[in-house]
Amino acid sequence: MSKNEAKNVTRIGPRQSGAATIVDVADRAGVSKKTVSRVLNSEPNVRPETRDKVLRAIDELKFRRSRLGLALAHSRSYMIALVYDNPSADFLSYLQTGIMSACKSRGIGLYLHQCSGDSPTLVEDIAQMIGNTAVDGLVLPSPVCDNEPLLALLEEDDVPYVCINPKDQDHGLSVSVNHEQSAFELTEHLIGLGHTRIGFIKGHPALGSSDKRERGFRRALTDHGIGVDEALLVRGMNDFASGRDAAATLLQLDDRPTAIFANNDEMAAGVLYEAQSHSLRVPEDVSLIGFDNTPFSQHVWPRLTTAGQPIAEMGTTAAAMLIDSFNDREDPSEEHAAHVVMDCEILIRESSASATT
Amino acid sequence: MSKNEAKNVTRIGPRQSGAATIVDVADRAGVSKKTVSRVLNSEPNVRPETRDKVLRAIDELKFRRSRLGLALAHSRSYMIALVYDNPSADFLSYLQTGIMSACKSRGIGLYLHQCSGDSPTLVEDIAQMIGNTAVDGLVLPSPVCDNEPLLALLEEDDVPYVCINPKDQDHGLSVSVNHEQSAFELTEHLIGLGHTRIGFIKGHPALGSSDKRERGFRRALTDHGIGVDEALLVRGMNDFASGRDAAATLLQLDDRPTAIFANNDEMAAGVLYEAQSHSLRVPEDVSLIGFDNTPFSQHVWPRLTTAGQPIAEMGTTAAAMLIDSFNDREDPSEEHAAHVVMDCEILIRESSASATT
DNA sequence: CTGCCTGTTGACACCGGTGTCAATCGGCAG
DNA sequence: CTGCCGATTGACACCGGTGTCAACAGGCAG
Repeated sequence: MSKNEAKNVTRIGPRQSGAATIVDVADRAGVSKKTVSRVLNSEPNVRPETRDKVLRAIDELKFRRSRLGLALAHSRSYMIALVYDNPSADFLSYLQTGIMSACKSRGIGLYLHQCSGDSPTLVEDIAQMIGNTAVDGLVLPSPVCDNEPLLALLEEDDVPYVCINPKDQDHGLSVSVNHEQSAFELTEHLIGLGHTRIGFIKGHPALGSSDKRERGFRRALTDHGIGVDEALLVRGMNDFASGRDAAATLLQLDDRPTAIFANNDEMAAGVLYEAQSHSLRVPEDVSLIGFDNTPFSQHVWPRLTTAGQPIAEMGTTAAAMLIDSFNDREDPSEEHAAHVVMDCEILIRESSASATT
Repeated sequence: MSKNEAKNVTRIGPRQSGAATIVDVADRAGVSKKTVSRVLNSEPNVRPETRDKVLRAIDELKFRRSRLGLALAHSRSYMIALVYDNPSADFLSYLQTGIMSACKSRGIGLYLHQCSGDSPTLVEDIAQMIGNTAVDGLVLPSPVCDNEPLLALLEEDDVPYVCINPKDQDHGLSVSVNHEQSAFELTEHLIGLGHTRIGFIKGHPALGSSDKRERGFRRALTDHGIGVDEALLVRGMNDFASGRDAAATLLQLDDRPTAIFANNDEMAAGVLYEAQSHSLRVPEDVSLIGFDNTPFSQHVWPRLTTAGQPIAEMGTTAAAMLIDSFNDREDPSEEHAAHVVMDCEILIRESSASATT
């Protein structure tokens, strides 16, 4: 015992500055570092009496295990990174909240990395980030998760990751929303109101959700025996300006559509703006629906009919899947579902009404 | 030399899995760890020839310095934390972008911590986070930066931090915007349009910006010899619903105000909604101005007159001040400005027009 | 030729934890 | 009484870097 004390006491007192370390606790309790470590990790085969001594010392010194030492010892950082590229502010904000909720309950930290999809060094930057921080895994919201070279790198280096709304569920883990089905239902809603000439503003081509929503739109028309008039499908870029442009195109057609389905709420906002500035009333003259349930869609008059993704829940699920996946590597008891698909909430509001024709 | 090789070669080859370490580089270059470290840190007194050998080895092995070892050696994590509590999604998103830009150029990482202001364990949670992660500093957007117990803890433990839009500039570093002046100018704009009965929807009492904006509003009226009618000042909570409620109160007054100044755009959105659903036209019947220049304010018709904070720039400046402050501790050559105040951009748009009375 | 100084380099300890293995102790069967 | 076994505990190396100090070389003044 005295030998041990002499060994461990490399400093006098509970350290001049900063927090107490495991050595301080060991000294205080009169045991070795390793025994403290055993108590910290709830390992078996520690005499209750010893455990109590250690716990008391931990309490007295207000000791807190440093993640740095832990990380170094395990070559794990106990952090995951959220790597994003220009999502909408609302999406990002809710997603972060969801991810952090899963992280918090698992003692994992969240690291942030923003990238720009058009940067030629995107993959290299991320590789560098991973090397630097030793993050344990990545959360990749669309469209980052559709970057093939990046995924190839991650597979090669065996870095766990989870995709959110990927184009295809070919890789690793993923959490998505049923874009096609929701678009189908929104379209059916319009059809049910008597609309047959429905304009559609396509989404940004880089996003997997765009194609899926369009597919749902087309399928609803076809299923109800309504021919798809390609002149009513216009390209948009998911932003306000392109929504306005697309609306301008659609609204000046001789045979104007009686309803417009915009691929997202921001473009729907553009449509609404364009309509109102040309004295067209929504929904009396044109019904309008969006997608995403952004705050905007609830704050304008008329409020937008739209579909909302359970963004926070998706974040929580994704982070939980990711963290559990590498925690279970040591204990490969059960495989988790690799691909989760959630439903959107369809929100019928004032911007869609019966066709007046 | 051979002695050194025998010493450093504890593993055979460039390591079975994972990235190369400093030892691998040392072996490859036939030098000691320390010499590699010297090259990595651009220390003087390394022979050019040796430096080249090391650089070549680094290149060949694709070596990247791990932040973990670095962190442990220095008891610094080379990360800063963004600690936030319920800011608006837009504010958060822009702020993050700004912060990351400053971080990236300084080789610092960004860690995320969300807290809820009403949690009794808020301070303890943050203390724990700091202990765990050893973050080098904190960015505290309002209202977290007005939490006195938290600031006391940080001062005591000597944790660097920077406040964004704090109530008072009493502590540490801060970056703010000139709320009072901007509110003053917006109010003057209304007065210039002939408005004298101007409703004001106060902001959330927990936010420092609320009081300041109200002060600017009052000062503008007083300066122009217009008495402040307290009946026209209504409490709001910075959200859509409270904006609607406040508007309902103001618009049903016998002597209705001809203009309304909402403390932020989201409440202005509520006012607009309430007005439109009562067939009141903006700006013909009521002029309306907000504050924040959210996307909403540009996407509705009429677009909102408002003031925009340079959020990303504030984030960049704040993070830069913070990082430079603890980097300069070793080299205390110059003190940085402790408190930076920026100007808002006043944006006159269609929601404000001449008083028709 | 000697002594000193400077430039260059490496051995070693350290940061704060964990994993490995051996030592010690007590109880119990032979 | 001896030997074995499991429970408990500690010494030590290790993770990937950096700081300290000493060793060693070569150049130059005395």
